[in-house]
Amino acid sequence: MNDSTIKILKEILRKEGLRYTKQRQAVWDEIQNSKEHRDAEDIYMSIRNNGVNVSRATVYRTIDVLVKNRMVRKMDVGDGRNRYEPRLDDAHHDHMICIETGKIIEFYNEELEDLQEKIAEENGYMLVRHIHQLFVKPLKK
Amino acid sequence: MNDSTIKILKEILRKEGLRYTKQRQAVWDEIQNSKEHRDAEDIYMSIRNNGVNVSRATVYRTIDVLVKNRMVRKMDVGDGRNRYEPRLDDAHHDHMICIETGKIIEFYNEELEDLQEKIAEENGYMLVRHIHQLFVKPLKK
DNA sequence: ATCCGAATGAGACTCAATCTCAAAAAGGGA
DNA sequence: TCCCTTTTTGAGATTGAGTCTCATTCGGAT
Repeated sequence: MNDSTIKILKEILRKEGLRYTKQRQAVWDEIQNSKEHRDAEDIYMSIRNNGVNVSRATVYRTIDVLVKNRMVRKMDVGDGRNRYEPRLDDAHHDHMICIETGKIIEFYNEELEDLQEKIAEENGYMLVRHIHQLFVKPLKK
Repeated sequence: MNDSTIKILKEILRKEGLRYTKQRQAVWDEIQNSKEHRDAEDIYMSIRNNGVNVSRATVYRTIDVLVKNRMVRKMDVGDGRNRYEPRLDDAHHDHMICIETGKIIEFYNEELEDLQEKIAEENGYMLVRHIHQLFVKPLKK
């Protein structure tokens, strides 16, 4: 909803040869405004509740563009529904999911990142991306 | 198809209060005999081709029991179909997936395992399990 | 303001996985 | 071995996330 992110979106759409539409803006606003890990249906419903007419197809199509251009991160929590979160000047991080409460905790560990690259290289590969989720439960006090 | 794994399966079924059937044996045989990372449809078709009558429902139901009892590992490669591999006295490992060839490489790194436990604990949690996949591409020579 | 290709939306479709429930099979007891 | 009760099975229906279709609408360059 603020000027600078509107400019960023317009820039990306131009780069991709796509047009700027209110639906695309609405999808980006919706993801960007709440820093949660939300699923597509949730994003779709929120946009409609805000009074913007949009279809599921458009939500999914727009998310793909945003993911491709690194404005949104797509994450698989293992329950069949992908979650999305904004990644505007956001440092990389992985996720820890509490199996008792469902709470999602973000974490980042430099050593872990380096180790992954090292492992890929030792096998003759270059690391492109990774999926890393820790399923945890609270420590007994 | 060998005696010792038949005994193991029977033992697990008894523990779970389930009956021993040729379909359940066939699912376990099929997964256990090929050390590949296979999807449910593939396992289902192979069993039928071996002349054992089985349904998809039974394949999925049996896999659930095997996964729960740590005889089979379920892995999400990110393409919508889960893969399964036997884990009989199999040491834990993670996977590296080549985005150019689709090849799946197994790896294990002690340091990585320790680090994950440490990260969970630093956040007040205990590590239960994890998903870790590296998406890689071949290094240029 | 016009025009044309791109974007949208309603709903059909896909596909893995799950569910339903009548019929078949397991396995304990006599 | 033959019952008998309970579990398991299988064919096909169903679910649900995500994708596709295509007639209609819209963006934006001129």
